[in-house]
Amino acid sequence: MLELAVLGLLHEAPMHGYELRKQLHARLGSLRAFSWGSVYPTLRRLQRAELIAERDPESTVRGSWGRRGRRVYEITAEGKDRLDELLAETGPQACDDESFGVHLAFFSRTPAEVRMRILEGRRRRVEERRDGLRTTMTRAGEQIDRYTRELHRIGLDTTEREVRWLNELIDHERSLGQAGGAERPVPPTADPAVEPPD
Amino acid sequence: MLELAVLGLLHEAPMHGYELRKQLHARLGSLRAFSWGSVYPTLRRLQRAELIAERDPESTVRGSWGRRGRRVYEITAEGKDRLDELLAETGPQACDDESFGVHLAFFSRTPAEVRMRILEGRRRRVEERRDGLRTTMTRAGEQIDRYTRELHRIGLDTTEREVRWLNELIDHERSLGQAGGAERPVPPTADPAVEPPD
DNA sequence: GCCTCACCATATCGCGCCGATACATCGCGC
DNA sequence: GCGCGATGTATCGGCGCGATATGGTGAGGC
Repeated sequence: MLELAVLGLLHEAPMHGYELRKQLHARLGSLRAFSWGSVYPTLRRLQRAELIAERDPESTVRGSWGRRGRRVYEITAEGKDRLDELLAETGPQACDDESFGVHLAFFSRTPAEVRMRILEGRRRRVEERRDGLRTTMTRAGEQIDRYTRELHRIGLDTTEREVRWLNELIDHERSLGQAGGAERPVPPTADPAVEPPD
Repeated sequence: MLELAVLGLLHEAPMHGYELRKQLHARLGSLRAFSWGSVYPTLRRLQRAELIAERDPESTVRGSWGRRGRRVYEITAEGKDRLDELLAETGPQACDDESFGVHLAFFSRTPAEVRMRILEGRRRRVEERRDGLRTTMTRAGEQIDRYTRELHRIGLDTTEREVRWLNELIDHERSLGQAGGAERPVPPTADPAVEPPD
């Protein structure tokens, strides 16, 4: 997951670890708050795999800043390939709670058909959970602990809401597919400066 | 986390691993779906720590059932102490997404003041997230990706709902504290037969 | 009678991620 | 000139996940 997130962010601009995590928080809105213990090892892992590379330290630091390390990373060609690969994932691993948010956060770089499949996969997943919750609530509805029932109640409510939300997103996707040439990445309401192509 | 869950369930009745996980699912409603790769190692860990003990296998199996192992565990005296300790946790570790559900699922065994503090801690946590979401949405509201904004929108909605829900629970707790003698564990609506003993 | 399939039941392994922790350095107030 | 908080990088132990292996059991198809 962090692999996708890091690659996605570095594809937009080179960064050092600290900045990267801040951007991550801004994107994911603390729905998914990666910790230091995750990002730095991931950075090293990706670097060893040569999906990202450390920029020449001499060109980056300096100024009045003697700082310590401040290692700035940028994505490599292989990294971009890998990113495309990860973005194209539509399997169950793209639909679970943790991953889905990250995928969505990079949807503007995701091909339209893939977006559709991820959205539908997610919906299916959430519907399953919803149905499971419904049956357990009606079946044993009267026999269980009040707090457990409350837990199920809010869980059911949340899943129902998420299904509706997903339906809206899917409808919107579909209307785009029909109206436009199925080629545009989606109107981002306004995004003048998200992607300076370097 | 699993430690609390396992100890809590075994406190109600002795069980083997498979049954234990099923009960876990029934309680947590797949909000928190522990896998085999978690429960068996946890069982071994707890056994080594002598918080749970394996029942004499000869007394448990048999019948017409030659079955395989079917190792049945039960909680020990130390395990009960540990359970009380875990139940009494009110720190931040009781408030994060994963833990909170588990704590709530065992609320009927939790002392009233502790329940209150966990509920309030959770509310505080969720409020922080909500406020963070609000500021990022209003501040940079127009500059970000449509999908990211959708992500933030539903996140905000969910957190607002959860705060309201928590307020209801807290009010209910408070009314119990005033009305009753602050001593009753909470009316469980009905729970006569949760445990058919094999 | 035999095969397959789903369910019951236990167990292991690698790995991603977290939380705690430890460092150094910069800029700020006092 | 001194502590303090923010910036910045890094490691370590450990929990839980997903994949995977291994079998016993009963039901249903052919």
